[in-house]
Amino acid sequence: MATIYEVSEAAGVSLATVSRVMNGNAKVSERTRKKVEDAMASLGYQPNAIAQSLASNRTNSVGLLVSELHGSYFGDLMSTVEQVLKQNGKHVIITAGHVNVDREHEAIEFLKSRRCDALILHAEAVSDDYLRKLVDSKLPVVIINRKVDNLDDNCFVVDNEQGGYLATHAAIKQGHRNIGYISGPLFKKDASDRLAGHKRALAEAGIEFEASSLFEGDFHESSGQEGMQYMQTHFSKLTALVCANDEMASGAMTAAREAGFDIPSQLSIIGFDNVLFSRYLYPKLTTINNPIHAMGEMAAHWVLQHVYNIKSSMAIEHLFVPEIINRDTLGKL
Amino acid sequence: MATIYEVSEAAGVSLATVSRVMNGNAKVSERTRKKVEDAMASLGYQPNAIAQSLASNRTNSVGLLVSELHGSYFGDLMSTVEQVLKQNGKHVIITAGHVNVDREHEAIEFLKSRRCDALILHAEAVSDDYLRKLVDSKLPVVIINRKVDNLDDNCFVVDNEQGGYLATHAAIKQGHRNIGYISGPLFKKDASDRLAGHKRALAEAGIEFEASSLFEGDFHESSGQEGMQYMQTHFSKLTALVCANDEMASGAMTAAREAGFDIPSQLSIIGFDNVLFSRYLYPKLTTINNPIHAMGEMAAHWVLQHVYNIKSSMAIEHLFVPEIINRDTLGKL
DNA sequence: CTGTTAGCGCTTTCAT
DNA sequence: ATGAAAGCGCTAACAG
Repeated sequence: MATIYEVSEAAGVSLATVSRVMNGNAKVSERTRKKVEDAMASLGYQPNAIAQSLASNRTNSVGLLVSELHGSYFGDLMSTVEQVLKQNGKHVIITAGHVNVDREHEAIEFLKSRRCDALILHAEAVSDDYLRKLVDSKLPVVIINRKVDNLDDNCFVVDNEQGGYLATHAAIKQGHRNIGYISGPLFKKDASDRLAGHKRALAEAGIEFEASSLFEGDFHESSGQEGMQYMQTHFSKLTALVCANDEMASGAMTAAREAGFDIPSQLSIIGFDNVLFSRYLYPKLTTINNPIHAMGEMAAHWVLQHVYNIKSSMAIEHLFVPEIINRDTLGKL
Repeated sequence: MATIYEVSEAAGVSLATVSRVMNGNAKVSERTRKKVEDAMASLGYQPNAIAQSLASNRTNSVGLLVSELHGSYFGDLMSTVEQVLKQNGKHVIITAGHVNVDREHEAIEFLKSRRCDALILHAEAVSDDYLRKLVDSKLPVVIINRKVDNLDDNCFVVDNEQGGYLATHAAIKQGHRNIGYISGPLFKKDASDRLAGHKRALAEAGIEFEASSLFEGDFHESSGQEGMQYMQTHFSKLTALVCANDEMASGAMTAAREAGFDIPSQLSIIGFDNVLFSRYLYPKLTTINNPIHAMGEMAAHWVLQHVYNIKSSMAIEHLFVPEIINRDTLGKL
């Protein structure tokens, strides 16, 4: 691997000059630039990013923490962030936290040790205090899908309460009054917010919330199936089932079908997130759009503006509003 | 950010000693080790991975190139690779090539510039020659899902021809003889191999391959729909349709349903890959297992063994055999 | 416009 | 077992 030194020798200039043409900032005469470029080409020179980072204290890479490396939701997030950052010559270092305090902690330490210029975090397990300390440390941090007090400028969230409201409201508008609800793990803020929205829609329509109408799932497909089974024995009067995410909705659909329900004529189902596969389901799932794509884009632009001084026309918004995606699983009662 | 120098001062030892306790290789007396560790703890010292890499010429990170950052297939691959590598203290730098020569090229250059200790590539666009040169450059490289001549030791592939054979063979065993086929882009090796397997199964059963039974898709959902529409006008006698991946199978199912076919009583459909969502489809998709998980695991172990000298009990295999996953979309004729 | 010269934070001989 | 010192490849003042 050729070094900058060999290039400078081959071109008959100093190290500094080679560095200058690489970085294109300072003025270099056309002739010397040409000489250097030729030398680089003939040596197959490729800058050592590690050395550049150490010397410049800049890595041109931003760390991205997601909960999992698979799944539509995170796939969408990773994809979006990488795309806008790469367009601007920045690179993304992705790591997974697996919704586990220690592993999230470790992942963040890893990203810090790689001296990322900024961090984009979808952190579910670490504490608010930890995040506040992180931000205080002067490392630019943006937090996705989680609102942390006193960190409003760094947080990008979807209005989960409103999303939960929209889902149940849509069912009510179709005449449903006995509505089951499969929530996510309620210690998670997004899960409890969505449930709160569900309750608000119920209250607004004068429908009493019955404890037996709620099944607490874990956001995975299987708990959607379990939830549906639960409903049949504990809340069998339901005519509509709203699920706190699409995976659980899919599981519920399977279980419902196995139990002989036709969807939506005998049972309506509504999901949340609008992940890619929700439109492949049969019937196509009616769901709430979770603008993860928009949030990822926004997070990336925030970093571009705040860290790299790359201005874009995009105005920074922190709260994203969900909307209902009407497809085929919600029917009139 | 504290440096090793500050730690050495606080502990009253030399830089070298601090380095030794960090790396735990050379002998350090219990007392000095303790002093150093205390100093580290009280300073909140965190090694600078960039500097370590520059000095040691080792980054402890392996580069992973995938085609896309979203989708079940790549999600599975990224997840698996990251998991086994992280278990061994190595980190993964993920980047996307988008099935485009220039972008794959650029992505690989990026990984090289970050001085990854090894590369795991799911490269679809770059040439065989390019890959051979890469391997010749002494950078440890493993290639997933692509067989390159003279690089057998570095390639991990599934037997696509056999997979294609299995799918069609299964349909034939159920009595089907008019079998449509939606292929992937035929310039891709995996797509043409799968088609070859299809033809072999046909030939073995004495069924002539009709050109009109083939629709060349692009592996995306929409081309599955288009393929199904094509079949209705050009190969309407089909009773079974085999698709070269699950996304296209899903699209075909949607189109078939819209055209009024019941699956599988009126039309059987078989997919390929067995991605996660294939079991969420209704009816659940009969498909061919693509052992991407096993391949990712194997690739990671190869790196562990060859690059980091971490031996594992896992024997290195290069060819993976697919198998049929019987679910609900293939019916008897 | 170009060259000289310190480092960046750490590893790694080579001594002791 | 520990320390001194020479880099790793590059950037960034500072001169000129």
